[in-house]
Amino acid sequence: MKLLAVDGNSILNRAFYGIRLLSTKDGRYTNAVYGFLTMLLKIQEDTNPDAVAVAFDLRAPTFRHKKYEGYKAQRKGMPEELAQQLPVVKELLTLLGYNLIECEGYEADDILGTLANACGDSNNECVIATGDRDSLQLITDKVTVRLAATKMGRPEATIYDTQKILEDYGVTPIQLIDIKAIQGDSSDNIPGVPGIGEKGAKELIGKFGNIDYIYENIDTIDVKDGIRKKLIEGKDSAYLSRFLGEICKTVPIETNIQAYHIKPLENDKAARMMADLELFSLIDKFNIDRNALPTESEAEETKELEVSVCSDVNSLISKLEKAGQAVFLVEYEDGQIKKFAVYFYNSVVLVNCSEIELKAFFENEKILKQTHDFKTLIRVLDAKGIELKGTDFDTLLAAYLINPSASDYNIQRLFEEYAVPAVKTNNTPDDSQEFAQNSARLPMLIQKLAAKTELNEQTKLLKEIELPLSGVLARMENIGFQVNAQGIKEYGDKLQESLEVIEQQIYNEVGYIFNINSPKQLGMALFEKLNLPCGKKTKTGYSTSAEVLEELSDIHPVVADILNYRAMSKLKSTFCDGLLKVVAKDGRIHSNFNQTETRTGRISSTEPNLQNIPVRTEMGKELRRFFCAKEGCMLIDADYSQIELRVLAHIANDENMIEAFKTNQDIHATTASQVFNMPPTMVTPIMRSRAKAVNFGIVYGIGAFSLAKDIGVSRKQADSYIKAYLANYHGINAYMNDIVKKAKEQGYVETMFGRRRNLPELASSNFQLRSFGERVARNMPIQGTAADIIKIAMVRVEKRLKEEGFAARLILQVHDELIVEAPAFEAMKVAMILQEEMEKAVTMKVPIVAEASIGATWYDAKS
DNA sequence: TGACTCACG
DNA sequence: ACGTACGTGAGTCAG
Repeated sequence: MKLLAVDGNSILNRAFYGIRLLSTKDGRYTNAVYGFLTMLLKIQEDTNPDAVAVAFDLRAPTFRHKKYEGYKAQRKGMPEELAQQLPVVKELLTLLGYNLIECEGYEADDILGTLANACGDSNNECVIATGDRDSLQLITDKVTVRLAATKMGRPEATIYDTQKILEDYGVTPIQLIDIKAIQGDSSDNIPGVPGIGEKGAKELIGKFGNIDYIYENIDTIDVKDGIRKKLIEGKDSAYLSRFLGEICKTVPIETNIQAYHIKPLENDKAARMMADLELFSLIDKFNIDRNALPTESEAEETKELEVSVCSDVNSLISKLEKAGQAVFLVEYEDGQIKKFAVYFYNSVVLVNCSEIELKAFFENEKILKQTHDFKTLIRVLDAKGIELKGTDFDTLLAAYLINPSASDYNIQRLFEEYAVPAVKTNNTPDDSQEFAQNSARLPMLIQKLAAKTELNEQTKLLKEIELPLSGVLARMENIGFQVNAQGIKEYGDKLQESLEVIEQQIYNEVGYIFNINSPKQLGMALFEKLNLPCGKKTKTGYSTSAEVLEELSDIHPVVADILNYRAMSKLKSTFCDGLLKVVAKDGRIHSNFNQTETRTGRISSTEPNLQNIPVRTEMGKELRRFFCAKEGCMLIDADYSQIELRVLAHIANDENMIEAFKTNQDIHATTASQVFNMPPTMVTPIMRSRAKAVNFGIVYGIGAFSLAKDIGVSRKQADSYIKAYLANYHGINAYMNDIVKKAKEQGYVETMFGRRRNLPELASSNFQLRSFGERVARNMPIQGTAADIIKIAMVRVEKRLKEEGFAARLILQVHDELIVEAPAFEAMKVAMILQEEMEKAVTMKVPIVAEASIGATWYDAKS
């Protein structure tokens, strides 16, 4: 016999926070209900239990049983949106035939503990499903824990047994209680032994087994004296913590597993309740007969879908070619296509072929292809020398253009967001059911997204910029950027040496040893031990940011050392160590360029981020010497000059600024002469740099306070600069007012090319939030248009290089900068092409200027 | 996991 | 009177 024991509160919690708020038409929240039941079903499918018990907390008004006053008292109550779903879940579970267990004064994990214990005694198996690691202590040979988590909005579970605990924690499950007794747990208000944390606790229990042994032999055990002292002082606390942390196994409940067999479901009631909650997909998932439902909801009934399997590519291709179109979905594993399904005439064809067999399909440009996420597919195909042709629609990119603020564009979420009804599949292989269903739902998602894209007038943006760009990015990722790993290693070692010296010096100057990387400990050292004046405070304590420290560098010599330490430690850990970790076997770094991440339309770079490699300090810039062209090649680096200000001049149609760019003036100097009202020849470097800060501020949506802080003048001064600026650039002044007004009217802002960002913040009654919305309204069209422009340039550069037969390849984009790797003999021509395509990417009221230079390393190629 | 800090445009 | 500039990603600490 196998019992599934579910921690109802914990799973409900996971479901609630893992799934975005859903509600019925009349506003009742259902996301936790939906999530809970789908998770439960999944768990049942995976574990196939004979009986199921679902436990819930039931806290008595007064603690009769549990432990000491104040225990868990600080734990926050659940939010209203979740609380109202709790009774609904309980009711539905009952209708579905599940056994609920609640016991006054006990929490769900105590009930689980009791059940698990009972299973062990009666030689039955028990699977615990929970999201709470506390239950791991219950694991035995008979008891496993299925720990639920939500990743990317989709449920994911880890199975823990004795072996897994040993691997993860290095102890037996029962010893977890003793680890916690020492470590404590702030969320449960368990104190532990003060001063000993996770690492120390694990080590102690791993070495000595339990706290009883430790305290019986406290004088003789082999530990550092500091630890021994902490242990002695924390003895009472440790034992109290162990008592608090140990799950109770004697809750007065039925312990005969037979009692928890699932009862027959109350079909009609369950059907009506789920229909009332508008959770129609659950009706089918739980095999509930819909006959009880009123006829109008029959429209919601899901249609059954034909699924077939095919391994004859040629016949498939000829069918698709006749159709002129293919809607398909791909799943990958280790950089290979694992599953491939095409939707065809109201049926799904699971195609059983390798990439190479499918080559003829992918390279057939007469078949217009529609899918979710071309970039990943292009990467896989490109690696095998296959060129994807006929790309027509990408739901990932379309969904991003419609709303770039979403946190993810997972296809399941899109189905929900765009109300694509679920489908049922017949005789589908088990492991492909969801995949087949997704493929079947894709056409309707495409249709809805295409209609919305058209309505938003974003079709050109999608098909002429984003879609071609996804190919460019895929190839950039595959090509990568060659690095001199040995060089980075040696540079890192040098940093390490200096770091150790300076570290000692800091300890000497402060007078004791502490962790310089800990802002908290550093704050103590500077502001309490050395009594330096603390400038700013953060929520959690003193601020130790560079900004604050720079103020103090004259007062105490240690401050300069700390700033130095910080700079070097950043270089060492983020850049040297970080980059070395991701150098591929081919000696190159293959960053990931995310096309659907930013709210302004920029691309982002991760694993590693190649868009924030140091350049502002000489020491940091050295790193760029290790980014190099491969043997026989050169790097060509081209960047736009003042692209955002040029875009601003154009969008705002500001005569003054347009004139300045047309006559190729130094824009910051010109601004200075206007703001300070004096001839250009009288502008000093300080005035120019202040004007430069004003120009930046304008682009960001400006505030006098921040400007003052940035350039170190009084707020009044800063305010007068802004006033003078706007008085001179009246086009910009008008734009800044108009765009906010327009944004409030239409609820969004957009770029020159129709990229849009919704701004619900503008309707907020919260001043802070609304002000933020206003700044974003001013900034996004500028930053976003600049992003559009370089994207256009990227597509054109790649196309041109290919058409003209160059071996040169784009390898990196850094917002206003493109880097190409090319055989040395191509370098001059490529530099010309880069500059030309970047400058010609768009025609505006001001010239767009780009400058290219050539070098063997990134350092050298940067003009 | 969130807060802090800091690298870039 | 509010709180104090736009957009990112990564490493580290600590609860």
